[in-house]
Amino acid sequence: MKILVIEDEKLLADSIKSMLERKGFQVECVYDGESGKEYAELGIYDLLILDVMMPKMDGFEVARQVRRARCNTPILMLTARSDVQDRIAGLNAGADYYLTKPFDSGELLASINALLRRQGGQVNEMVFGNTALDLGTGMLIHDSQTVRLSAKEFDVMRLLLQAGKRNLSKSAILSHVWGLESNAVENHVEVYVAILRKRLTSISSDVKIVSIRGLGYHLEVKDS
Amino acid sequence: MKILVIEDEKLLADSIKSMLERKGFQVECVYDGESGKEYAELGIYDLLILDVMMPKMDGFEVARQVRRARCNTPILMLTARSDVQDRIAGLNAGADYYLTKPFDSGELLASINALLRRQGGQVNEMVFGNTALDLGTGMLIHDSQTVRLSAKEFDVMRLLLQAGKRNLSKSAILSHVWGLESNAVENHVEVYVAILRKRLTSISSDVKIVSIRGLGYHLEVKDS
DNA sequence: TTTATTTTTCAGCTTTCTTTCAGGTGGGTG
DNA sequence: CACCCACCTGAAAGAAAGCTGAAAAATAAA
Repeated sequence: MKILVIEDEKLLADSIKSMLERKGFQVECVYDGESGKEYAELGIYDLLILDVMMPKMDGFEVARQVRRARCNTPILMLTARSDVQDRIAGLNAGADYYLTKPFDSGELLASINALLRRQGGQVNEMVFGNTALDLGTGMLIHDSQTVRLSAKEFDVMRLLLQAGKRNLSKSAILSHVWGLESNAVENHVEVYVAILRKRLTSISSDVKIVSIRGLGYHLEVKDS
Repeated sequence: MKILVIEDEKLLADSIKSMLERKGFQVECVYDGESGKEYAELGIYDLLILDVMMPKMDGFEVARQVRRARCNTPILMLTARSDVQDRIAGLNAGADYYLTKPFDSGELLASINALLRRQGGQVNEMVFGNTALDLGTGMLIHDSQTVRLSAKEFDVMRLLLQAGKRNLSKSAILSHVWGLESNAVENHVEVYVAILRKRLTSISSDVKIVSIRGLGYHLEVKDS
């Protein structure tokens, strides 16, 4: 999740950056409107945080130009003035949210989440080791390497991730994935575990599915 | 454009209603949280305006329940208290925007426009990749190449554009385009997706409709 | 009414996923 | 050491899901 901060007060920009980075966002800062617009129009960001008062080009103008360039990235505007006209102007210029300085960092975070949620940005994923399972798309992810899982593969993987280091018996997997009254046999689980192991290797994940004879499966991180 | 106002102060509710109606919106009011939730979950509104302090069920709870019911209608929250914790709670409960009473009617309008704009509401064009859908004429546009879409084609395309990179299940498309109690089947969606793919190719668009078995469809930009 | 356009239906086809099966591997116990 | 049993795995058959072209039905336009 990439965020661009356009703010001429370096101190504030950097504190926003470090706050957001602690929350797991990737953040870049630029310190004037003109270069802000250039960066924003690349269209690679999921959110713009935009100060109103800036040298060269103010926030309203940046927003207008970014929108005119058909860039739909959500914009959160920051202003020192708490003037209503100001807020209206910002929203009409293309902003999606408005915060008045000084703002509470919790509120900034909540607004960001609200904006990203609406974008469909809210990623819902389960993580183990260096690997994640995206619950929206059914993709297994390690850095830039990804594989798409089929429905059954996904179900089994999700159960394993849910259990994590805790042991999961084959019959538990069977009843959760195939249902109680199916005629599925334990070999089904074995087959899917084998497939998932290949998938994990194919994205060079450090997660391995360990089996314990007679007990079941659990996840571990490979020590290398 | 239909808006639902959930607000127990009848006087305020009605003044909002008449103000918005003057601007061309269709507005309905309900005066307590519980029935507000019922109405909202119908999913037929383009925006909810939601008061926090209400009898029976407060605004936070309404928002939470509406979201839990998988209803994505944008929510604009109103509160008398200007407490930061309050705003954060609102946003986390699922609200998209927050206004403190008393608010300026111009600001209300600007926020509504900002929210609807993002929904694809009052803009006349939706864009993805190098391609746009003109909501006024129903034309699919790539530079100078255009095709006119039929009504159903248009509806499906608009939904896909709204979701963008997000996945959209066949049943979701079915219920939005054909309605819940139609006897339409999933093959209808498949047929229209096929038609739209041809349309996209015919104007040499770089947008492709990707299907994920068992999940649904989403848009991607062809990498070439 | 006639004609054109849009929407629905349907059947066959392709692709992908799931299940089945047979043979292989290897740890643990007697 | 030999045997059993649990587990692994590759390949192939079977079953779904999705695609598509064409025709029928419905709707709108002339």
